[in-house]
Parts: sequence; structure tokens; C-alpha cells
Amino acid sequence: MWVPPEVLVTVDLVILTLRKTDLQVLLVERGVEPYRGARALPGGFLNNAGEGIAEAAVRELREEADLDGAQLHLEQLGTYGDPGRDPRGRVISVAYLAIAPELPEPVAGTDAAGAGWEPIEEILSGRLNLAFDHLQIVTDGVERARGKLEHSALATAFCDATFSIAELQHVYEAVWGVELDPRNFYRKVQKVPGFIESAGGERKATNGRPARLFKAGPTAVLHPPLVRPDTTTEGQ
Amino acid sequence: MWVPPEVLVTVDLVILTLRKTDLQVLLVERGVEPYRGARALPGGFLNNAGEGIAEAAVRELREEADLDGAQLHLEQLGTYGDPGRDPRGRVISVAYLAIAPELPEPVAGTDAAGAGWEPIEEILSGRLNLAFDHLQIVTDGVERARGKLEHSALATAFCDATFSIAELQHVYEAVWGVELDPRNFYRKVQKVPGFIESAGGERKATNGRPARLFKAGPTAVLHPPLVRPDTTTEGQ
DNA sequence: CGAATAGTGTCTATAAGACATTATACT
DNA sequence: AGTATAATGTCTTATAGACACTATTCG
Repeated sequence: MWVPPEVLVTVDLVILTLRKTDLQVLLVERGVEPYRGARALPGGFLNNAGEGIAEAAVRELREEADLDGAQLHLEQLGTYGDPGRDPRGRVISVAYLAIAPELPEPVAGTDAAGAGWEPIEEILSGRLNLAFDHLQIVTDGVERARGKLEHSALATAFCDATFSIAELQHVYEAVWGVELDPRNFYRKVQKVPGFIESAGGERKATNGRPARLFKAGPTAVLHPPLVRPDTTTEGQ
Repeated sequence: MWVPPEVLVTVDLVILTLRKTDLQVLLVERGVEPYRGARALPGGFLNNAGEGIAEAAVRELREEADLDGAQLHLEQLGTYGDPGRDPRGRVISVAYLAIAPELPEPVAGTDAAGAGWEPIEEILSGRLNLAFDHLQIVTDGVERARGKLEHSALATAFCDATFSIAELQHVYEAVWGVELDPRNFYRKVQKVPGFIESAGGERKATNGRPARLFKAGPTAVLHPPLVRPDTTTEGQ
């Protein structure tokens, strides 16, 4: 009688953050075969048969990046299961997308000989190669983040608990890779009900007028959305 | 030494179609335990260790609904892996979303004692109970479809190869659950470059002026998007 | 003709983008 | 004062939505 094949399940994390004006992703250097020495997304196998998938994602987030999943935006990105994607056999990977505010250099984790942030552009351009199908996963993760900035309050997840509107604008500019008008952005972002609310303080800059501080509001879905400007010289 | 746990993988399908003005989903009546006799999404285990996940989705689509995956819109919806979601043990399910034009009554498949279309509202309202966590999967699928109508040409996947603009409007109205102004819709949908293009013919109705026929254009992403009207009496 | 559906035109409130102007800090 | 950044205001153009109107079929 036929029985269904058993497979191994890994959880991989696309952890995005903003460092000095560009979008970066956390990578580890693999300490074990296969792809030993290559750069890869942090992640690992399900711990045991009783562990949920999202649960495993939170655990890996803590083990490999020392981040607290409860504090962060964490969502399922997709599942990658082409036969042959992993030389160890039939392994499918459930990828999660995590967004973090700017952080210091990460800690080397259990499976990782080394870990560090790398600019998205290094990976998408092909200058930096990744193990397995992790290039595809990173590509999907960045595209997901770009889209979600328009319709959700995801951008605040890149910021600290309080932030200036200019800082929020930098998030949009870095993730989208465009320049925005500060004055129109200021008005627009304040008009969306529940997106951001005043935190009361001010931030002293090196020079110039101090900026008011804001915090994330209660709204997760933006009405109206913040539309990404057309890069595709359409119409003509 | 620790070894990763092996799990079973199923593929489940949320197949949506439009039947007499409302959105319906394909369900099967389970012929085997667990949940024997209950209604569930069509789907099944991976065939063998060499079968890809998307490949399995196409196969199930053919086996259980007699639909050709190459002709249809088919995309990954998400992966559901809570421990305990399946009494048989550790089973995770990769769900796919499929969109089909109106079809005749479906054929009963291998695992299915019976199969048929059910209105989404019957399920979302709780009047019709589903096996496993399939209510959650259907909910996510419908929400995905609703959102994608705004930014993608998904709506044309509900229609036949050629369709009138009024028919396309019915798709939007049924999926979103709103009423739209035919005249504004007509203009708006024609303004999006590459969304629909003339197919040359006309469709004779019982009475009234015949409608011009259109077909899906080359564009998958809508610029500008067709925004869903606010149901949430916002502002005040 | 009248009824019904398809397709076009027009008006108005609102929003988006360009850009001037004022406000408040530091050196 | 001079410079740098924050915050507000104004103008123009594009767009969304409401709705009047014309076109083409059938009975």
C-alpha cells in the first residue's frame, strides 16, 4: 500500500533592517555542510514534531539574531519546496519575513560561524552569492516589504519606538529606492488616520530645527494608502 | 544525536469561481478518516519525494476538479502547520489559490465521495463547517483574492477568454461584495494600460444594446490600481 | 414606441505633486 | 548673520465619483 513521503522542514528568516541609508539583510556563514562556508539566510530545522512553524521562526529569530519575535513584525513569506533545492534530500523551507529597527552587529549563532548584515543590492545584483535558493527568497522578501509599505504601517517597524517624520521618510526612500518630497510626505503621512501619533518629545539634531517625535499608531492598514511613485515612465 | 523530525506534507486548493452572481468555492466530501463525511478543501499528500509542491497542486487540480493548471491562475497562498491541526500526526499543508471561470458541476474525484460548489458566505458565516483548519485557509484565500483584484489583472481569470465589461464588473462586485457605477467602471477599466483589449466581437443579450467583447491584455500589474471603495464609513 | 442594456460626456470635490514661505535651532 | 532642518501654505493639474445623456438592440 502506498504511503505518503516524509519530508524535512526548515524555517528560514529574511530579516530586514535599515543601516546608514540602505536596506540590509542578515546573513550567516554556514558552518556545516552542505554549502559550508557560503552565505545563507538564518534558519534551521523544526525542533521536534510538537513545534509549530511560526513558533520555530520565533525560536530561530532568538537563536540566530538575538531578536525578540514578540516585539517585531514577523510574517510568513512563502514555502519553497522544489525537489533538489537541498542536496540532503527532500527538504522544504517555510520562509518568514522579519523587520527590525537598526541594530548593532549581530551575535554569531549556533549553526553560524559568522553573521552580519549585507546590503540588499549586493545580493540582488548577483555580486554576493547565497546558498540554496536563498536568492529567490530574499528577492521575494524585499518585494513583499516594498508592497506592504504602501498599504500597511510596516514602515514603523523599521524605526525605534519614537521617530521623526524625516526618519520615517528615510525608510520609504531606502526600501523603495526613490526620493520623496519631504513637504508632501509630511502632510500625506499625517493625514492617514491612526498611522502615526505624537509622542510628545523632540529630537535635537546637530543643527537645524528640532523634529517632533512620533510613535506608531493603532492602524495596521493604511486608508488611504501611500502610493509608490511610478518609476516606469508610463503613458508614453 | 539529534535528528530533525519528519513530517507529512499535503497540498490544499482554494478554487474560487463565480456562479450566478456570487463567489463560490469548491469543496469535497471526505471519503476517508479523519473527518470522514465532512466537507473539506480538495487536496492530498505529496505523491512522492520527487514531486514539487506546485507540481502537486497542479496534479490535485486535475484529479479533484478536472481543471488544467496551465490555463488557470494558480498561486501559493500560505502554509499551515500548527501541531494538532491533523489527528494523523504532524501534517503541514501548503495551500494554493486557484481562480476559474464559471464551470459546470464538478466531477467526483478519487478521495472524494462527492464534490460541489458552495457560496463563500455559507462558510464565512459559519453555517457550513469545514474539516481541519480549512475555514482559516478559505478566509485567507478570499482575502487574498479581494486584495489582488485591486492591483492585478486577476479578475480576468474569473471570466472566459472573451468577456464584456459588464461581466468584468460583476466579478469585482461579487468578490468585493459592493456595487459599482457601470459608467465610471467602464471608463476606469479602459484607462488602465494593457489590462483589457478589444476582442472584436459583440455579445447579443436578451435585449438591450449588444456589448463589445474584450480579452485579457498583457499587463499583470495594474497601473493605476482599481481601488476598492471604502466600506468603513471612515473620517467621522 | 418603450424597455433594457451599452457606451459617452460633463461637472465638482478632492487629492497629488511642485514649490514658496515661515519657524526654530546651531555656529 | 548665515546655514541647516522642520513645519506650513499655496497653486496647478489629475483623478474619483455622481449623474445626464446618447446609442443600439428587442418586443
